[in-house]
Amino acid sequence: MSGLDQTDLAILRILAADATRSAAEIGRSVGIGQSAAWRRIRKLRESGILAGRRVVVDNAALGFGVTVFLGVRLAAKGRTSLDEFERAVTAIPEVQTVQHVLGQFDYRLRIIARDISDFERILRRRIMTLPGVGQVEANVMLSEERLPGPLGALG
Amino acid sequence: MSGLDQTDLAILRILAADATRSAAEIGRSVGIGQSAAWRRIRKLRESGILAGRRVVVDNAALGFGVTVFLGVRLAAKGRTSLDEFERAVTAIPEVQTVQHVLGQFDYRLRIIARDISDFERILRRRIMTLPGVGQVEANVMLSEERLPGPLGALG
DNA sequence: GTTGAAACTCACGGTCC
DNA sequence: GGACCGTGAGTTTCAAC
Repeated sequence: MSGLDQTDLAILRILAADATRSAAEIGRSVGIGQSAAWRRIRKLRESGILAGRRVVVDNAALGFGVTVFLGVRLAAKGRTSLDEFERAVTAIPEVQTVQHVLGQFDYRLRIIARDISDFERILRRRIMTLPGVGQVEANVMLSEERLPGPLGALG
Repeated sequence: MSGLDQTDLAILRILAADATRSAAEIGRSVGIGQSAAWRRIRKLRESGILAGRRVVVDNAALGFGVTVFLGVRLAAKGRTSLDEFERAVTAIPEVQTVQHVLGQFDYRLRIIARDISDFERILRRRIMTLPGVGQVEANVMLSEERLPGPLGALG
């Protein structure tokens, strides 16, 4: 029970699609005034539902054209080995995301490389030398599509 | 060969962490004026490196506390079966990201659910009934950490 | 809950060094 | 490249309904 009405959901959908829209414009789209729209946006921010704004950086435009997803299974699991692995993996600059997961693997990593041979270097020198690394599985990304997600499932 | 200097990289790092910072504020942080900082930001936008602004929506605050990563292998692969699968999977509201990948799986999905039993419903009713689905592997996310990525690897 | 209007800040452009 | 200075637009707050 988040206490959100249809207007709040409509505002969230608009902002999720394009964060540059102004409060006045959003208000017009959902049928309320600029001030009312702004207050709702502030409330969404204060409630933690809107958890910040980020720019989208095009890694390919920066010369990093290869994205690889890596499933990592640790050889030995323990409290210390998880901490140790996380500390070491977050220090690798090519690692963009670290996800601690449950299932066949213990961690999922999103890795950015300039090209495939650059990725091989990262895998051999950086990843395979991490403390406690066991089985590793790689998937090279061809394309990615983001969808509205839960905002589409609500209302 | 992007023609970026240290100041551009510093601006990118600041914006990647928090897109609400103003040009004047950023300029102060990197040692240039408001107008110069703004001109650099516009250039980064025009060159495609800054590819948009997004709000971060906290799914847990919306009542969707479970995130699952799903590797999907298609039973039969062909141009039509890829198109057909993508069309069907993007229509599922709980699917937040669709990644076409190369490797053990053909697709990686990021799925948002209210809880584990909600995820089971999505898996049985929505995912397993998709056209051409073969092997499926799930990983439940415990925690996620985003890192600077390539911005940390440059300069 | 709403509107309307202040005051302030910012984005954006022009101009000159 | 850089700083400096306008202008119009957007944000944020406040008073009133």
